[in-house]
Amino acid sequence: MDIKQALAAFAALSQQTRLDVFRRLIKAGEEGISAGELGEQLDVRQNTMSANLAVLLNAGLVRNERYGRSIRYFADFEALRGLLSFLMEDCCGGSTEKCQPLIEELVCAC
Amino acid sequence: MDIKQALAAFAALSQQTRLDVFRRLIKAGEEGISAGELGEQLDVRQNTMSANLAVLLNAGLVRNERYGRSIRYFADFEALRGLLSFLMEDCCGGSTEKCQPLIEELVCAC
DNA sequence: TCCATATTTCATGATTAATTGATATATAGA
DNA sequence: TCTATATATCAATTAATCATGAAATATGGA
Repeated sequence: MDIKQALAAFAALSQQTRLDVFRRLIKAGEEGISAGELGEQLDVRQNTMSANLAVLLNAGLVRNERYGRSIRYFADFEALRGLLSFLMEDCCGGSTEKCQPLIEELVCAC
Repeated sequence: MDIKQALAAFAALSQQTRLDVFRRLIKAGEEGISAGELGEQLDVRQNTMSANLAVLLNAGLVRNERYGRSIRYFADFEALRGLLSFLMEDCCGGSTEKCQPLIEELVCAC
């Protein structure tokens, strides 16, 4: 994770629809949610949703997979872990002995 | 932490200077860093830095305290913890038994 | 092959954010 | 009280982002 990626990730999460989408995908876990379902659930038009999903994809926060005619989206927990590590790097003067292992475990240990 | 606050926080972190500032403040811990020092360290003009610090303040990610003529800024670890909890809420279908305690411990256990 | 469904891509207008120069406020010390 | 230092505020310009209508692409089934 470099600063460019981190900035893209934070920018992606700084918009209502995209933050809603990402939180739903985190909740959905392995199952994921299709683009269409996300649009319905959040009452967002099809092309607007598509554009927002593209931003999340581009930021590396989600991945997708085609199933027939629909495309399912999934939160990328690995990326989220990387983002947190980047943010907390050298936390409190570099005494990462405590923080870093916690970050590694987090997101998503469930 | 509600969605408005979360959006403000992510927006604040989606700009290079502000992300740099926040990471430095996390590293600095209790000691904090003054506005002027931050401007020098990151080679950012005084009023630009001031505006960016105002954005971080407004997002609740940092707090400040006046010491004589200078004003020191500090990362608000509590706010960061709240942001992560918000993001990971209902992680993986609501099985937060594992995640939530980790989030609580994290940021900054050092 | 033709049609319907699911999704993405493109161009555009509208809103919002970022930086800057100039100025104002606040504190410390002579 | 005067001056220097540290920081914030204001107004204006430039730049980036967002939602939208229209059109394109991809898949599945009749």
